[in-house]
Amino acid sequence: MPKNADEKRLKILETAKRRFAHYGMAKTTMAEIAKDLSFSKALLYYYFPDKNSLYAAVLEHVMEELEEDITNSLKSIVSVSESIVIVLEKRMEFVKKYYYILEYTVLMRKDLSSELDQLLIDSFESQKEIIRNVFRQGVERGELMDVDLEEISKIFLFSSMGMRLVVVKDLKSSFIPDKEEFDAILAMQKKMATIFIRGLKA
Amino acid sequence: MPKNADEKRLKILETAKRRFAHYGMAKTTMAEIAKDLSFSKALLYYYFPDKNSLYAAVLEHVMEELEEDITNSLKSIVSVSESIVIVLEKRMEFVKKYYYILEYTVLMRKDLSSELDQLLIDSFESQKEIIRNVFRQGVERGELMDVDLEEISKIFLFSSMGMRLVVVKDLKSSFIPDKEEFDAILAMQKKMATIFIRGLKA
DNA sequence: AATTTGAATTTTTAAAAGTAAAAGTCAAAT
DNA sequence: ATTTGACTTTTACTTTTAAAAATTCAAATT
Repeated sequence: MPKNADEKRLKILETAKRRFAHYGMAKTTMAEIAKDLSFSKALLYYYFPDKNSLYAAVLEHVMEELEEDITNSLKSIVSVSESIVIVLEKRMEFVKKYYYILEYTVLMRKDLSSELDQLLIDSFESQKEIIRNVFRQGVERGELMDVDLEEISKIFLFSSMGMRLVVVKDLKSSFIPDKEEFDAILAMQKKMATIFIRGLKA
Repeated sequence: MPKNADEKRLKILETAKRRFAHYGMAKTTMAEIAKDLSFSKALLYYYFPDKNSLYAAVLEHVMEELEEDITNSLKSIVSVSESIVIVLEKRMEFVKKYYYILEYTVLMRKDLSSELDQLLIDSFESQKEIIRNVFRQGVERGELMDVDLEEISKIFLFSSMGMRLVVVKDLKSSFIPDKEEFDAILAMQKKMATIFIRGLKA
């Protein structure tokens, strides 16, 4: 019964996600995940080759969820400004919800397996792709001037992600930043986006 | 003879600067600095209370040099774009030259003494002040629209500094990034500045 | 009195060794 | 094909120890 097997795999994924999101990779043990599910530890290894792969699967899952969510929300939107605001807000919403999985992983990038590192790179590319599409539509609609879309979306992404890093860099405690900080960054990102987009107007 | 004493203090400062810029704070010992100067180690402590203060003095010295250099170069410039380009180029020039002292210190901020941390904050404020002046003149000249200067200069600074961090974050080796990387960042910063400033045009 | 130093002391850092916890494996059971 | 308990291997955390570096200071020099 492959269906049952797939279900079990998903259960493990979800339980692991909850643990990882709350405690981070380092502070979550395979034994704990197994206990949450009343599975044996060895069973986790039947479905996932190792802890790193499980974490990678969770990360991938979350990133897909984010991308889907954004893509969905953008369907009904037409202007570039509105679209970008959606992207920024959704991204921040996910960063808040899955802080340890998303942002903390980025910050810890230096000591990540190449598998995870590649996932982060893919995620970055996917975000850039979304931004590029928004800008492309803006250009096609005549709302924005004709620009190098690849370059512009990269610059925009670097700027907005970077703002976050300037603030978060004093990662003294590895604790989750508070709501005020998230909100302050989001406000800055939006303001920056407004000016940036105005600077691209046809 | 206070003049002689001040000279000696300066000599120490300069020698320490060379060592710190090349090897960083951790890999520079007081004994090495003393040996470079053919002074006794104890003499360093006659002029500076401890290693941290010496490092702080060096950092302050470099930051003053940068500010002075920028302020000087801006005297003859009139347009906002040109001014911002000067600021970005000068900043990058100094970052390259004093990598360990400037950027590496920022990256290591988490484990810095409060004295050094305060210096970094001051430096950030000073940079913001310079940017704000550029924008203010642009507004006064009617080149830019009327904006909240404090907010806008902060956002600009966060964006441009942030771009740097997005790239540098994979600080795997604590080695100095190569010229190509510095140049790529500078190019992005300039492009971003161009769009940003266009977005602020009256 | 202000400078300067050699030698002594204290503090940090780094390597080694041991230990406990967690990751990962596997033969046997369902 | 799944699942597990028991077992082995790795990794992460102390503790210990030695060396290196920071810092102090009494005495010497200018």
